[in-house]
Amino acid sequence: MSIQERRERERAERERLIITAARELAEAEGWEAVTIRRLAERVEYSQPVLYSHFKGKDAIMAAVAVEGFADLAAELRAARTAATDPRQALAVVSAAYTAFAERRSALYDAMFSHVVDLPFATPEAPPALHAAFGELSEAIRPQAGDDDLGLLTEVFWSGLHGLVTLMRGGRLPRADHDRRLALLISRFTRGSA
Amino acid sequence: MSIQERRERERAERERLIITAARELAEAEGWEAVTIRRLAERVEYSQPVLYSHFKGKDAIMAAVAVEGFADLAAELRAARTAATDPRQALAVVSAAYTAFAERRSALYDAMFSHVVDLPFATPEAPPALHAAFGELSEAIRPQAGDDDLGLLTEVFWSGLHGLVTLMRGGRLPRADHDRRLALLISRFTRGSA
DNA sequence: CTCCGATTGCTAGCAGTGCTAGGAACAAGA
DNA sequence: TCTTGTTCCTAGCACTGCTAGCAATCGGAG
Repeated sequence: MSIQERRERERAERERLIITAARELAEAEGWEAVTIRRLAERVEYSQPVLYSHFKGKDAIMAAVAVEGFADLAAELRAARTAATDPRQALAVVSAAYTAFAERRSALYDAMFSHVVDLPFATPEAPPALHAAFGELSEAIRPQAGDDDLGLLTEVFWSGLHGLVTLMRGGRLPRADHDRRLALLISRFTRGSA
Repeated sequence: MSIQERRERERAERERLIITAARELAEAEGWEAVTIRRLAERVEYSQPVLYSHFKGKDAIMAAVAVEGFADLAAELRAARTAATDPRQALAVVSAAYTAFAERRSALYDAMFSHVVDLPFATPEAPPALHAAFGELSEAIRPQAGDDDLGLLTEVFWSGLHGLVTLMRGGRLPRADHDRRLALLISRFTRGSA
């Protein structure tokens, strides 16, 4: 029993090593620089070993993404619980979201732009994803009024996502980001609170 | 003179042929299926010929994108001018935008997700891009109130872009799209008009 | 302590990618 | 007719994701 347990533990460790290496490499040089060969070299194993852990490169990105959801949820939660009134809570949570997307852009891409074979708007989605979504929901709940909260969260989330992706893609000038964010929030807080 | 003119004309024709082939192939099988080899085979020239027209694959995608902006601007304009009142105009323009992104998803990706070396929020941006942005601006102008129109357009555009990209990436359930769109519009029309 | 069998991880390779160097063939002007 | 310049192709480089098949290692049985 103990031997097999040790092997499984080592295997799990190595899996984490791969995921961490992928994330670090992606954050340093972007996802196009993350190749199986470079990852294998980095964790000091041959390429086929990586394929015994993950079905392919997409699966590695998905694993990195799942880690990212936990990070995002934590940062959103910290922002929300530090706020005093609901209006400010929405502002700081939104700021935390866009800051996360900017600061950890490769991670954000893995979560929201690249991988597709990850369940999202279903109960099978990773718990961390539900947690992050829940933080957004709580932040915007006071502004819901008669609107469906889940739907409103999705729409506001879309707004944040659109802002950061268009800005990061060079479609929107970076300078006006704060003004745009404030404008988005003002349109979602009118006539409530 | 005439010989050189003929050559330039033929060259321009061939360039259009390449762009069209790239767009058709992308719309049929997605951009990852568009390779220089397949394009070369399709236009019945060798690969280096394509490189004499475009610096690389990204440049081909950029050319396809520029074509796409013209199409999008035309569809938005048709929707806006067909509307009767401002409130409905914003609704039909928004619907036209998301329908375009859905129906011509590969083209939309080239325009808003992939290429970066294309100027956007500057005067050097392609005229068709300004035209499309202007249509959105006109549609939302009646809802601007005291807000800066350009900034508001960018924010509303971000909302639309977020909705379609998250939905197309499987992050939002397709079924509720119309309700989400209506909700977005309602948040941008309160207290005006 | 020895030997067998299964697991592990390697080398080598396939088919494909974007892109380019070099030369052949053709067309235009002297 | 010969030279010059352009056009375009063949062949190849360095790389990608991924896999087949073999060598070595290690755990358990006798």
